[in-house]
Amino acid sequence: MPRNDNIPAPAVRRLSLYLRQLELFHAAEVPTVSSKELGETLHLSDAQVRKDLAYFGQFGQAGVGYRVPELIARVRRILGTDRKSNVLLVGWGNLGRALVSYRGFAEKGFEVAAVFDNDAAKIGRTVSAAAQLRVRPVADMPECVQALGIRLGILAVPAQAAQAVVEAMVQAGIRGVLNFAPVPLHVSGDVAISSVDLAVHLEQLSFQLTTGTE
Amino acid sequence: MPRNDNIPAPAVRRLSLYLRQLELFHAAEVPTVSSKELGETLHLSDAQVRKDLAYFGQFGQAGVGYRVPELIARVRRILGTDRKSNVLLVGWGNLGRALVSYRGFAEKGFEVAAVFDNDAAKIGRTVSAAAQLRVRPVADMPECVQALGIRLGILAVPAQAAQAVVEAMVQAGIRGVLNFAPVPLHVSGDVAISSVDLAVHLEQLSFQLTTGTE
DNA sequence: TTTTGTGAATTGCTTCACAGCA
DNA sequence: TGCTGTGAAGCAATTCACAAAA
Repeated sequence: MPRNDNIPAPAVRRLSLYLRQLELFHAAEVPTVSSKELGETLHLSDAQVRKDLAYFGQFGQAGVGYRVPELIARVRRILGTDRKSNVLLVGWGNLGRALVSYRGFAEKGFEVAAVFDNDAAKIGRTVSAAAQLRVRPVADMPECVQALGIRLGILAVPAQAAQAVVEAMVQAGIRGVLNFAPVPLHVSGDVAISSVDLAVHLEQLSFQLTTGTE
Repeated sequence: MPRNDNIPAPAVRRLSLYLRQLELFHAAEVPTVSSKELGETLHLSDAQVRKDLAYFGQFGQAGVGYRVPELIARVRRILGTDRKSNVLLVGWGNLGRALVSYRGFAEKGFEVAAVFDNDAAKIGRTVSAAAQLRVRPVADMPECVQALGIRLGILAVPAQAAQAVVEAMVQAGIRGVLNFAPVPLHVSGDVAISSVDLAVHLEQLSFQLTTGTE
């Protein structure tokens, strides 16, 4: 079994992009791809693709390339998305609502199975009639995490509430948090945090405009 | 004038985080910060902070640190967010609606000044009564970009439409695109693209759970 | 032939450690 | 003394280039 750790973080990030592209190739019924083809669609060198994949195992066939369906299955396994999993969302605001109805999560096997908010006006509101999902108070989180086997949570609350809420999430047993609040979060123990600051991305584009755009 | 180029990309990304943190310090009326203090809140070393800032100029005072309001002004200048700017959004779906009402953009000086979609059922719908903003057809984009001096665009359309729409954006004169569609975009010329794939971020967290969580 | 997997070389980023300034 | 700015050192990631496999 190929071992993790001392795998470069950039390689892990790219692994998700390889999977996404492989799924596009698969939809187009392409049976095999070479590292060169895969790299070109993602603006990466063939050597980069091969080196990255080699961190996780030996998937290719010399002279042929990588068999698309097989590599998809293997990469999903590595990323832990070969099975469906339940996730929760905290923050039933504009962004939270959009994220619950975002189809991309379900396509990757992530089901938003519980929604929390601490605004009394929102608690009890119907999130999805089909899934019989309603907004629940944050106090219900520990029980819910346990009952539904939830490990990942999405945090979409206002900045000033984020630190307190993430602590409640960790307390409830959440092991990984996707944070949309524009503040750095501090957590104890081995909980993974991934932060997405939407405004920061625009800011980075703005910077690239001021210099010779790369 | 300190020169750009050969500034490491990671340093530019962190510059946005420094600014965000400096704004928090400023709100708390902290007059000066040292590289050590700034680094600690962001889990970075003091040397990293100093080296990063030094790529852009000499902002600190030996023995004192960095004066918060001054450094904020300087960093905004560098990032090009010292003035308000108009941006446009294409894709009036769930995500698009959430992004228009997202306050974080306005706080950084980005005003969503035009919204486009090609769904006939959506064209003409009111986006914001206050701003007298309505959904317009994509064909109106070139005229609108010109009239409002728009340089940045947010792309929130379904994956299969993304490539065609980004080409229309570039054609209309857009110079930087924040892309939420889970596909790689290919553009001609010196147009900056920043892609955010929400599902990929969850996938990365999932991976961290399978290994010894870092 | 084509294309992988991988050591070796190279490039780039981060950390170290300290001179210089307030 | 406290802290910045920065060359030098160390480490990490990418690219090169080629032996081996189909």
